[in-house]
Amino acid sequence: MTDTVGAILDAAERRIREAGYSGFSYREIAVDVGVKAASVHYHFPSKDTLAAAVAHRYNDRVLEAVEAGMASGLDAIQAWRAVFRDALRDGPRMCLCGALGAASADLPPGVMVEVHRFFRSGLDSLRKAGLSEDRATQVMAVLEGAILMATAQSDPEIFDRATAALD
Amino acid sequence: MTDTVGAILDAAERRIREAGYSGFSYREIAVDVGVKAASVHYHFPSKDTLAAAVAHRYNDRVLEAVEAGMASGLDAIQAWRAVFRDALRDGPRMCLCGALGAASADLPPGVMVEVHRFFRSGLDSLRKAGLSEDRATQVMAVLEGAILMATAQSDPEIFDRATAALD
DNA sequence: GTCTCCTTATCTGACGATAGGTAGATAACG
DNA sequence: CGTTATCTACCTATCGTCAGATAAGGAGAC
Repeated sequence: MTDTVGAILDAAERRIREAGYSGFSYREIAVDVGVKAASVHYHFPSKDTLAAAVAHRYNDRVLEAVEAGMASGLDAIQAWRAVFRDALRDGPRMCLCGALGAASADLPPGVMVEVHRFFRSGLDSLRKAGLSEDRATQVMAVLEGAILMATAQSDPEIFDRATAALD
Repeated sequence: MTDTVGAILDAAERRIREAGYSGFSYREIAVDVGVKAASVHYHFPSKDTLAAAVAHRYNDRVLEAVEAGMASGLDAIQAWRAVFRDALRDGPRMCLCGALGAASADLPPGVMVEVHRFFRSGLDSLRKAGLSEDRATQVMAVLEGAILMATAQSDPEIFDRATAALD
């Protein structure tokens, strides 16, 4: 993976988490990275392939971070909570798949696939840790809603209050 | 309020709940309503005034519905849950202010004000019913996350599972 | 060594489509 | 006559996308 490719993915991820799928453009990404828009198209031919690549990398990274948390002693709920909380460290930004899924009507199919994969594997991870399906769904909903409210109001403490009872 | 104005607000609300602020356009609204885009501009001069009007009406209507639910015997949590659940009756669509807040970086200030008002008055409503601040925030987060997940996966039962433990 | 050939990564410059928004005319109505 | 509501026609900006040029560098052939 070239430097440029990684920088494009980073910039796109940040923009999507702040403004959703239709809230970012090739030209913005190009400015962020310091190349021209055509160069972004060279690496990612279309907007949906770029967004799908961003979501794919995001899904893998989140799952890895959760497993790392559990390997270091946290239970599954604490590990998921920590990963979501860390995402708020560098500014008020949504969960990527939450930001995409909230505007699902204008998502291309290839992006939707990755969004579904995120939620499916998230619930699987919690169920594998012993939670019931209802409880796993509730935990994931609290986390998504908490990061949404914290983002919308630019106040990370809202996340802490919403998830305090998860411990 | 003219028929046209109401129809514009209805169409805009539906589109925003499906695709967010940057996922709807004057031309789409005009087609939905059956007028020309310039006529929509006559009633709502700019996109942010239209979106702010939609959000304002939404906020008032949701609060009214919650109070009606409480007047007919539901406790505050049950009333809020019922209002969110009803919003999923006619298709997989987000909470309007959830859809707007999830992409808050490209929201004009006037729209952001209404989003903030929604969450503030929602938490107030729950706190006035006796919930602690933490608990009120948690309940609202579950509801927002539940409707987000149900929308993203086009499955209203996800909402039911996520909120089953609220009863 | 160096001369060709292909690939990689970037650029310039444009395409058609669509965005939000405006000006000015028209028709209906009190 | 003035107000209200709608229209047609247009503006400028930006969108995603593409074609074609350019420069750098490695791979083989001589």
